[in-house]
Amino acid sequence: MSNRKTRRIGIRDVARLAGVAPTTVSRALTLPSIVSEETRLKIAEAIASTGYIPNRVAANLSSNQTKTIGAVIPTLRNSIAADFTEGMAEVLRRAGFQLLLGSSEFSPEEEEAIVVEFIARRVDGIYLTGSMHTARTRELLRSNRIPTVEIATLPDDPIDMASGFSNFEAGYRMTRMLAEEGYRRVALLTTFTRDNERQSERLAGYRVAVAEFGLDPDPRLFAEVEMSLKSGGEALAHLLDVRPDIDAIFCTGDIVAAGVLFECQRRGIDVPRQIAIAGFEGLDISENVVPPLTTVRIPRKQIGMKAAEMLLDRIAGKPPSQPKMDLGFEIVRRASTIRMAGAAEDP
Amino acid sequence: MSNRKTRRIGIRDVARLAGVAPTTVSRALTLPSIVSEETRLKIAEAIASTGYIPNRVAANLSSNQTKTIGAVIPTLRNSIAADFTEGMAEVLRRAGFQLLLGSSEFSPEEEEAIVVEFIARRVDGIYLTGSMHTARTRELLRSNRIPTVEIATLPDDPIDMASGFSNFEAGYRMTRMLAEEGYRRVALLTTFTRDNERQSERLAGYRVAVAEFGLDPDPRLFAEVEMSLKSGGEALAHLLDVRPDIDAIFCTGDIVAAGVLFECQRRGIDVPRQIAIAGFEGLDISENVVPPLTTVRIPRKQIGMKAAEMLLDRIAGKPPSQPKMDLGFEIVRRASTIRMAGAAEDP
DNA sequence: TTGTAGGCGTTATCAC
DNA sequence: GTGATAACGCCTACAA
Repeated sequence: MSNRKTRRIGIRDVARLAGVAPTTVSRALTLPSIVSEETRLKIAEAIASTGYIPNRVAANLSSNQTKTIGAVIPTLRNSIAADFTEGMAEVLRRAGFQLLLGSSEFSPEEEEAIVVEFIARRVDGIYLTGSMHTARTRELLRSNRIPTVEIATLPDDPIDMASGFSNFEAGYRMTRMLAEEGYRRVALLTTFTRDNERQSERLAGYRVAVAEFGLDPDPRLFAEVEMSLKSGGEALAHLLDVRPDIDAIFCTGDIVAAGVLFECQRRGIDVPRQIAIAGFEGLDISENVVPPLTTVRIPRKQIGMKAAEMLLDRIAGKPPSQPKMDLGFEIVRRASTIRMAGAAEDP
Repeated sequence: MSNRKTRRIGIRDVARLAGVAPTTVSRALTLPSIVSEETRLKIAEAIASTGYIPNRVAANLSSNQTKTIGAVIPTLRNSIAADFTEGMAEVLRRAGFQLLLGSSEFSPEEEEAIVVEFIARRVDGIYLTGSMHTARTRELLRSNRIPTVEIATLPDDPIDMASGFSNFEAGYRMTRMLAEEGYRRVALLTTFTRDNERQSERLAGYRVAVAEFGLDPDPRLFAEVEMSLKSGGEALAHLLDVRPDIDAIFCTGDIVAAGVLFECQRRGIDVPRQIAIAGFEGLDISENVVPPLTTVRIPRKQIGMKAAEMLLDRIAGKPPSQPKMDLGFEIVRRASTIRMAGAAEDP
């Protein structure tokens, strides 16, 4: 069996050296309190002198748990997934869990393949971004009773649990705020909405507000772009071609919003005087650019931490107090959308 | 012996259903070519009808390999680690490997703890950021003969392999370029250099160039800051307090450089006329801000991909052609450091 | 508090 | 091309 070259030190070697049974060594490692001071010491010594590192693969097989969470994220590039994951990893690490990471590149089929692989590796829990999954992914997770948390979203029918906020509400509220501020021709830039309910719900919220507050409903005011600075700039150029009279742009991603702002700087367009800009996510960049950008701040790290806690609780057998945790969001008004007092006096 | 509730479908169940031995099922799954068409079909059917998902934990134990790479990165926040990891993950996934992720928060001790955990989980290879590790980390990796790659750096004495570029050279070359452009009082902003040889080597390169080209050696021109937009702005404020006459700032991170630029915009300081700014990394932001930032472009994704390839080769038993892969870097000159033609004519 | 026995689900080995 | 058998290294149950 196996490519054994020089056999590694195993638990029985340590046991022999310490003059105890393997079981005792195992116990000294997992529940030190139930082992006598004396034997604990002998074992510690034996471990130190051999440099023994337990084989978790064997432990996992035997105990039927891996202390591992599998996380599927869309991408690490220009992505707030990094922040969610950071919060997640922090809580997990404290609990002695490890993180297995897979990126789906926004494809539910890729996601499914990763989930299958995670199940094969018997992860104790799974973390998915969003609520767009294949039917088989849902089926697999449910029938295998794998603790699962969906993040950045609050699905009507979660697979198991969710940690997020209402993307619809956030899209609606930001648009309403812009309407109340007096903007009438509010363009919307989302990233691709296909297979991405976070984006499409923000769009839905925008549309409801547009109708409700009598904003310009011209479909040319809406476009889908990549999540990048560059595509924000290009989108602005295009918008100005078809509707040079827009007075505000709402981007459902701060990176795109910043790209729009930079293009305005390049063209000498005054923000917010000529065009107001609003972003989404509450990234550092939104508050550091000039002028700072109005945005929707979402508690990214907390969402990740909460997701981890829910997973850990469920793994420990405690049902979550709420299967859907709404961590909320906050509209942050900054200079990029504030109507100047003197604006009306302009010629 | 496991919390068995309803026993999962196992390889023996599939075997029984297909009327073959477990061994044959295993073979059909790993080396289909050596199984007859006919039995392969029967097995496929049995798998489909049972929804069997192999238990990789058991497979790992038996075969003594996990098809897993453990990656230790400093942080996911404002970090190019995300780009390295992205390239890494792409290659790994194609080869059927999974990624176990741990963040050290820039602490070698944390890194060591994560490495121990990775070894316990019997990862097939390990990926470390940088070359600052504890003695025990090096010892552990070497004595256990674990394929290891250090990234973003080219250590004199790599643990095993490395994929990166010369940080010293890059720091030197950028400073030289600024000197040649005519700047004389060139400030340097690094992030914390303790336990971070990437940063300290860039600093060393800067110092050599400062001496060589007779730039102002005032130590007040150097500061260490956090990798954030905000701290870039704050650092500029401080620099202007102590040395209002600086004519260029070299930041060993584009995020910090952008933070400096935004602060200049806030203060009405003309870039590059009054102060030139150079960054490092070649992030998107460097080419999208106004004016675009001169920077050191490093092939982030390629470094990650190369690291994965080296690891995979070594795991397959092929020694690498070169243990240290230098992927190079490129000085990208942009408007933020270009001396205006008319500058000398100013009053 | 400690030890014994058996099994976790797969793959490697060696026959057939 | 296929099957029987023995590991892989640990943990759980139960006994002492």
